[in-house]
Amino acid sequence: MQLMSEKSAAGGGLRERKKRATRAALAEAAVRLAAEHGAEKVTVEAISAAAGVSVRTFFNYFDTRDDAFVVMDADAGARMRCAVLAAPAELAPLEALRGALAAEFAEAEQDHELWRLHAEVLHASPHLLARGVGAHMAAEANLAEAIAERLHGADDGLYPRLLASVAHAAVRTSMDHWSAHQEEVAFLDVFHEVFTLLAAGLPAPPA
Amino acid sequence: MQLMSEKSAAGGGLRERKKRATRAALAEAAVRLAAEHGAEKVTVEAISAAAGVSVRTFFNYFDTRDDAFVVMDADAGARMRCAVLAAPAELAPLEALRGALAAEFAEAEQDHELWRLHAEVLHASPHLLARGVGAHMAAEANLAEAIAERLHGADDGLYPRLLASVAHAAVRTSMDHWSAHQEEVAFLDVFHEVFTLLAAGLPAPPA
DNA sequence: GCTGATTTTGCACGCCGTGCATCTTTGCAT
DNA sequence: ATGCAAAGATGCACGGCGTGCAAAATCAGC
Repeated sequence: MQLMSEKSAAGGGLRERKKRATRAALAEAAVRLAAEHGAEKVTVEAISAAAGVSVRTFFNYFDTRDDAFVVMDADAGARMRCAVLAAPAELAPLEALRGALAAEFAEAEQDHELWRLHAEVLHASPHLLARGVGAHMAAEANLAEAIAERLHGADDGLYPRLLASVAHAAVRTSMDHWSAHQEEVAFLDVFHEVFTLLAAGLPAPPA
Repeated sequence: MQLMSEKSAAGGGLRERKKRATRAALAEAAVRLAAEHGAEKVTVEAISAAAGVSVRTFFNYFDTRDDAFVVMDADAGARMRCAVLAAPAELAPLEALRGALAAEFAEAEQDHELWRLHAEVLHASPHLLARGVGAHMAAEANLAEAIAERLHGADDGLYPRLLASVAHAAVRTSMDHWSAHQEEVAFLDVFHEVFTLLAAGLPAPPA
């Protein structure tokens, strides 16, 4: 249990803290091992050993081996939801989303090293990028709901869902592009460029 | 080898035809079994048996069990590529894509029953929707390349990739929405509505 | 410390996916 | 037709994934 980044620290009793610590340790071990040996070569056994728990315990925390590479903390969805609802009502939905996501990533980028490793791992195995989309499907649904609520839900659900899924695709593309050009550009710059393109209706680029 | 829809029929020698037949039989068996018992409960063994081949052979055709639920014929990517390149140069890239995809789906919809079952299966296990994105990641790359070529590739690759990934997200959302409202709307209508929203920059919906 | 609840762990089991050796089928030339 | 070489299909063995179950360890409140 040596690995562990003390973020989102104190809350509740010992039990709660230990659970979060273990989860974080597993996720971190997974990413570090993947960055070193390649995600495909990392077994659940290795991850569990590095985090100091049994293999069986790993599966108490993650449904799938791949999930360990992909996780961002569980309540990110809730935060996004609040941020979207709190945004000024006159803002276009897409802009509200852009703001919420930007805030989220700005915070995530605090933990530079892990975030960078994470991006590298995802870039190295595109397979996990897709997995990421799957893992965030629930988040997509939440977002869609929040967006629908913003519009006092007169909609049949197509628009909110489209917005949420396109946003995820945009984020995915941003991360992939950025992790391939980490030295040259900042992630948030790529992110904003992408959302600007979206808002403009994806016109042919000027150059 | 009783199951088999004679689409994309005659081409090349016996070898080629048999291979395509086996592949089609496996894919069709997979979808039918999934529609009946739920995708998660369908084993590779069952699929192979239904298609009349050995389990080992299944894995000669698909890398993954899930791939069998998701596949569309392999050269769809090539067709898309051609269609995108053949589109009039003055068309916006997004519109070129819309046209190519629409043509592709119009053809796929020929085989009504399978297409419907397919959509149902994907809708029932969102997990596979994501998998679909993964499976078409290569297609995404191809599309991106084709798009880049259309723009005589002065771009660093961000725009084409964004366009391709957003298009896939849009298609995914369209299919999901449509399969939940199959009786009320036509797939192509949903599809075009979605692309119209995209082209307009995802503004808040009128209603 | 004792008790009840939660968590961790070991164990057994079945399915997934792959490498390898073998056998069958196909394509082709004679 | 017949034989030969290439390609595909199959069986087998093996390791990793993921789950249900029951026993052991840990935590919370008294």
